Amino acid sequence: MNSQSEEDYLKALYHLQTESNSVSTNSIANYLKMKPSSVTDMLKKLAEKNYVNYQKYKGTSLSKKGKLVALQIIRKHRLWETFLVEKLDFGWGQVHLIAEQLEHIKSEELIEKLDVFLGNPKYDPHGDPIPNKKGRIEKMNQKLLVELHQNQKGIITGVKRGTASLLSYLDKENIKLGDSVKVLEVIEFDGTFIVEINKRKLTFSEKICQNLLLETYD
Amino acid sequence: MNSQSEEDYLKALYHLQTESNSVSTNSIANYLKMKPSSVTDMLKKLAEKNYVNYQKYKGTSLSKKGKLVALQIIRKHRLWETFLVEKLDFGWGQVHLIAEQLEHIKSEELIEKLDVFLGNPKYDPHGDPIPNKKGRIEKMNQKLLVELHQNQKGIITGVKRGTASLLSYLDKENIKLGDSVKVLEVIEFDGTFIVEINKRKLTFSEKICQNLLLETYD
DNA sequence: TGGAACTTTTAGACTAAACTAAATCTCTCT
DNA sequence: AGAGAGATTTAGTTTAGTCTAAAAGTTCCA
Repeated sequence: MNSQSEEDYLKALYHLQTESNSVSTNSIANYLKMKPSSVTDMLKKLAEKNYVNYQKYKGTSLSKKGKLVALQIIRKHRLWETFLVEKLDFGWGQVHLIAEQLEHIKSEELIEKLDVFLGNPKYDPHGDPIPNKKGRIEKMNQKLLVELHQNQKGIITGVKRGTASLLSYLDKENIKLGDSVKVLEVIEFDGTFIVEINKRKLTFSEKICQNLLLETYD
Repeated sequence: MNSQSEEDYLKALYHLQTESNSVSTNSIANYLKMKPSSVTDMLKKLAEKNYVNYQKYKGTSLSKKGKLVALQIIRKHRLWETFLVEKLDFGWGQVHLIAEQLEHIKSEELIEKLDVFLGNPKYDPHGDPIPNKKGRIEKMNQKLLVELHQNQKGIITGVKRGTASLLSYLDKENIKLGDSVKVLEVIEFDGTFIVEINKRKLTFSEKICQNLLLETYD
């Protein structure tokens, strides 16, 4: 079992590591708002447990094992965020801090049942993909609604960052993540889209279309 | 903000304290599976913060302030337990340990929204009352179904401890906490009850009646 | 009423995870 | 090449919460 702190470091590593190159001690310290010396200590400990490849002065990268743990925490984080937004009606600014706490709750079964309860969502409300139990992230094919053309279909996966009010608008219209959308018509003049969702015909302004994320199947 | 450990001690105090008499250091140690010396240390700290009345060698009791904090943790615990059983379909043995973790999540708003989401339940699935936001516990008038007589009514609040399978039976029959029950008839011969729930007529064996908790209004 | 048995507290030590300050390493630029 | 800047590590300290061992207090009964 890993401590909360260890989990935070692994998650930070995951978010900071682009492709296969390694991450500097300073950048981790900066990301986690800690002193570099504290980071060094923890990296040694994580290296000891084979979660990271750490070489003095040379940077750090996640091992396979560490990456899997990181992905499982991210899975929990995103499932809880989905729960908070979808079921408890939270806005966005708020969910991150709470999910940051919830992601450390220890129980395999809890997270599997939560997943089922939420309908096995593939994306969280920000449109970020939710890794599966084994840490696999499905290759996603996400587009903004504005990028679709007539007769294309997609599934609503989220909205762009910082557009909380769009989410509440959707909520008011009874539109949820996972709903199917078909583009019936695009009005060239003002960029308005006429779409069909749940057998209802709806009109979306250009601005909405620029912020609504869909998963498309080509 | 209180630490997880502080919260555990306050909760223990609440559970151990019968009426107004004080609790011994040893009994707390025993309850929390810790050494008495550790308990003494923490009690001093809690006394410093005015959560408890502590006198060397004389026992400890919760202050008004400490009791309120304890009740708020118990509120969280019971709401989460309700969530786990009602929404995530957990059995009983499992929920306590998970709720023990969830009860320490810090967010007023989370717990209020959870309360709303669950329909402001007054009892958790064990039939224990859920304190309100201000720490008030409604005086309860709980009885077992077997104690009711013809034409009496009640609201299902839970089942007795250790009868998880009854909960799943109720679930299968589509009966939920909060449903109204009216006793239509009691068969003297075998103690069977004929009741009405949700406009449906149902027959409950004596054993069921001995384990089903109701809130009655006389 | 005095001492054995039990309870409780004190004193001192340990661990995890943070910190500060100082030492060491690496990199780059002239 | 080497000197300075910046990154990183080391060494030593701190805090919360636990522990063990020993000292001190309380209770109760012969």
